[in-house]
Amino acid sequence: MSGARQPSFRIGELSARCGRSVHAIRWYEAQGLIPGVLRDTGGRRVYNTRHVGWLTLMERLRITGMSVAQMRHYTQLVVQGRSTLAERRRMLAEHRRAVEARIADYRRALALIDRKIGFYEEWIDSGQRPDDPIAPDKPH
Amino acid sequence: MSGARQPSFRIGELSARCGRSVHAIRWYEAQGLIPGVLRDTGGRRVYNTRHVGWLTLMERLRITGMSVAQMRHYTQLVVQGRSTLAERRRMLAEHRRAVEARIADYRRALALIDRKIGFYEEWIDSGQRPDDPIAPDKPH
DNA sequence: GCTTGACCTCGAGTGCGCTCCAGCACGTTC
DNA sequence: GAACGTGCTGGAGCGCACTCGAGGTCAAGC
Repeated sequence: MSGARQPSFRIGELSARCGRSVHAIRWYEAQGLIPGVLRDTGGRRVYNTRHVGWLTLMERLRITGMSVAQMRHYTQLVVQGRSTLAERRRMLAEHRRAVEARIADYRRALALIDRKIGFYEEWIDSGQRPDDPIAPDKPH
Repeated sequence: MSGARQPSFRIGELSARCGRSVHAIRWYEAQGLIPGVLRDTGGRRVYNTRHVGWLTLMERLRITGMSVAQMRHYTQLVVQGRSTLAERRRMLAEHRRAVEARIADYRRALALIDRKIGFYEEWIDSGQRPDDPIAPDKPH
């Protein structure tokens, strides 16, 4: 390890620091999403600040919709070392594209929702039902 | 109903027109997400173009993360008629805010992912492992 | 040396949103 | 009148990502 001694802590502290439950952290490890977790003499998991950063990355990938299977694959690449650098970059770039595409979908959906909101606004203001903004009310 | 006779069709056609499985459409109806579906003499569901529009709206709400329970609530408001116009507008506006917030989360996550991609790029180009962009590689 | 609290493993349970299947009915075509 | 395509109902099953609980271990403090 490099130079200065890293402060280490156990799972309760990691849980507090990154806002995930201890159950979730252990489950992530069991899924192969947290490599290199050492144990103390009592068999308890020991972490340091690098793990906080790693879990932060995992969380960002998760909330942007990467599946656990893909995250596992990415983690395996990391474990394999430098030979997988290009593949890791490719994976993240690909994921980035997928997220941008989803945002674009959201924007399209919002456009429709906005038209519907405008439709309600006009109806409320005028007291007269306006023309349908593509998606009609009450489909009978 | 209003003026001109609407062309009507059955569930297979609706499925083809809006790209959902017949199973999914029946399930949506059972969940209270498609009000006012009439039957022909043989007991088969009959739809018209208004249903296509309605399902389009439902799909947009779904893909932007509205839960089925919320969609059911919204549908009930629509069925109740004009007295719920303001509440419907409120629901959609609230949902809109939630979607915008999620997009903002995505953008924050993408910022981290971009730093990580840049990190890999630099590492690949220079052959030297650069400083960590917050989330470190290999947490051992 | 006993209590306390944090941690351990293993496995079952949960909520969501479908998806699929069995078994049956209808109605058009040959 | 038999076959075929399309539709019906009710209910079981599924994939995902956790979440929780039972039952036990360990070590620090009193």
